[in-house]
Amino acid sequence: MFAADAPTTSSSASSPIGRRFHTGISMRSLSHYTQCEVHALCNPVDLSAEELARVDSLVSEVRTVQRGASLFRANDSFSNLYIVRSGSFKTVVMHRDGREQVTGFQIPGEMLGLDGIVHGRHLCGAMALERSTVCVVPFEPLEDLCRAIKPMQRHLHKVMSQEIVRESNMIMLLGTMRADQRVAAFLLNLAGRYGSRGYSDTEFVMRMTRGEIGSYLGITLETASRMFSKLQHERLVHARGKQVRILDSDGLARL
Amino acid sequence: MFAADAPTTSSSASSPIGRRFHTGISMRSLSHYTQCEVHALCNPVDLSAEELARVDSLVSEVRTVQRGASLFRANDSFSNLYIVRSGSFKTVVMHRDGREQVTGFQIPGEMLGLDGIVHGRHLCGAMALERSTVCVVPFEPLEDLCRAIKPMQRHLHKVMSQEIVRESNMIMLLGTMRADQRVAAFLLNLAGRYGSRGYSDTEFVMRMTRGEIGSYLGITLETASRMFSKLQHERLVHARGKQVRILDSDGLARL
DNA sequence: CGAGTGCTTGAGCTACGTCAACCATAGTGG
DNA sequence: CCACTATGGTTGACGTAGCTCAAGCACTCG
Repeated sequence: MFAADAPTTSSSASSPIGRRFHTGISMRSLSHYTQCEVHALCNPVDLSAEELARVDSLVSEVRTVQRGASLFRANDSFSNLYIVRSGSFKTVVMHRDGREQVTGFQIPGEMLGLDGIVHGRHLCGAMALERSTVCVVPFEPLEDLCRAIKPMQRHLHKVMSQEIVRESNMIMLLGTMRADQRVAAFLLNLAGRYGSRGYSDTEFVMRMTRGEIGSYLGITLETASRMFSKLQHERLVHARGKQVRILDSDGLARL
Repeated sequence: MFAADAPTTSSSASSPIGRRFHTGISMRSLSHYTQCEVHALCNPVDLSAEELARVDSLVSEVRTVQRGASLFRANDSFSNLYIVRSGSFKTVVMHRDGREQVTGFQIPGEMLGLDGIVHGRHLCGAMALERSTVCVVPFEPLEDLCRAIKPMQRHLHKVMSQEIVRESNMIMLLGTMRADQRVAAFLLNLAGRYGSRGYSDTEFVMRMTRGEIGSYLGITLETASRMFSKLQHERLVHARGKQVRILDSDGLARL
């Protein structure tokens, strides 16, 4: 079950980004207080102190977004990228008939807004699933920086390419997988992303509703719910509401 | 019907890239012979003659790929981007169980290989649907150029963002649309891309098989075939095998 | 001309959607 | 503290869009 298996940024750092416990349960202890900016944009690249400072100074603002509030909406003019510092988001696109589809969920360390670069307008909207904070990265200055610092340029390209890969995986999932496989892939993907960010990769809280999960996975909320029940009966996961524990990740992958 | 509505590159140039007639039928006359390289990479940006020359010199090679042959395969190491000069390609990803899914079709002027940037390996394979030629653009030199020439950098970012948008549209299609809507969207998308490249946007030859179309759209080849028949009965298109004429594009969009 | 490949169409099956009832939890106001 | 409502989740019964399997046709190509 490889679909949607890629975190949105290529920050494969082993040290965590956030300072908040996510589930409150079975967290690795976080030994260092770390500036978010440093990790999200720069961790993957090796920079001099002076270069690091320039990257740091790029982050113009840390913004707080209340639960249910939009960070940006479809058709808003584009000028910033955002990096989730705490909390979580969903991105949604609207069909002309009013139906909307969730196109992604973002957790700390992941990037938002890349879709806006082409036309200078955001094509999806981003809404906070809980009270969240983001680092605001103005795009033009970021481009300037990328012309000056080669590893930074490479990093930005990787982040964008990663997003392309994430979406291909999603296309694969939507094009070929059964409902139970989709839910299993979704859980493994979330687990992997939490894991690589220092949270537990076997137990976490899903901030999104069944409806949002279903929309994301191209199934109805009822089917999503049934699949959670099915996976539970098969002893692959333990799920009560939004709290999930993965019991047999190999089993999930084998579906 | 907005899904998959975006050409892969942001070349919104009104002048055509290729010099070959595509369908042989109802083509606009192509008044200028134009170097492919000039258009595909640079048309959208305003460059000095000297800058243009540097971009031109980037294209190290024009490669010919026979029908059914691979331009690159999944897991090949990544070093070049490619721009289709003539002919057409499909990109495919392989599921671990051996099933493959088509993730895109590329026609002249469109770019291939962006997925390879993240991990330095291609994640999808690219196969020619007919005898085709591509411009080979080595990525590292391209990055160098993008650090030197700001509009070029912006252009590369747009091309990548465009690909992200294209895939989001695909996700929307796969997540929310019925089979007939998918086929309609596919046809309108192809038509638009041919149109913006100077070919006819109402009549063209689909180089891919029903099986490939089905795979791309997340349906079986039988369903794809049935939907072509259905759209034909409804007088929205005229399709005989791979030759298609769009009779009522509004009707297709309204489905 | 025969073989291979792709396309179409039919018949039956099934995974998933739809509709609906019911339960759990959390926030709100008296 | 307890209704009271709103929101989200679960489960069942039933309908259907699209899948599977299968047969036959239409090309292209050696």
